[in-house]
Amino acid sequence: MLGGARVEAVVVETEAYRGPGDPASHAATRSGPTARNAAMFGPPGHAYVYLIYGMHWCLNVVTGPEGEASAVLVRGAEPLSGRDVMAERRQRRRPLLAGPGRLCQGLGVDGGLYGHALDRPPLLLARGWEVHEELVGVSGRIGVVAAAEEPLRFYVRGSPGVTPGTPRD
DNA sequence: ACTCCGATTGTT
DNA sequence: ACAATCGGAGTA
Repeated sequence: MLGGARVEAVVVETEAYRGPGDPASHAATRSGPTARNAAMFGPPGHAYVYLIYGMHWCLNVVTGPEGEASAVLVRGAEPLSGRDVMAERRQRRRPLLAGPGRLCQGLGVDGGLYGHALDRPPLLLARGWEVHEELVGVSGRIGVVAAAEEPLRFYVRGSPGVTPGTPRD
């Protein structure tokens, strides 16, 4: 019942992960595809979901052509509808969708969506709207050790949907 | 078989 | 500042 509730949100923070050449990517390996990162090597538009720290799910969108293993981590969003459902899933904690783990919890995303095609229910990804360039913040990726300085994180400046602690600049 | 630790979050 | 919590990846 709660799992079938329809909720909507607008993505306001992402991080790019490139193929095997990116040392911070889960696809950066000497032995090729594994059971965990297999979805990254698949066709674009599908979900790559993984469990971090044994407790939080993270949602990625596979972006590159098949075999390239590039993906985008969805790090934050602003609720558009169904805030009550999100709040229930989040056990009344805030923020609701700011941060990759919180976003998955609020949207009900888990390992069951591994490899899911994002052009159909139960999880749909659609084009949003233009964001003026001056409102787009760029920074290094959060929580990664390798290539931490690479400007591969993008977010909407001042949005409540971005990871807490992000500078307003 | 065994060890280490992470694309995080919440509490002290 | 620190604990929670566990499967994947690397080593043997």
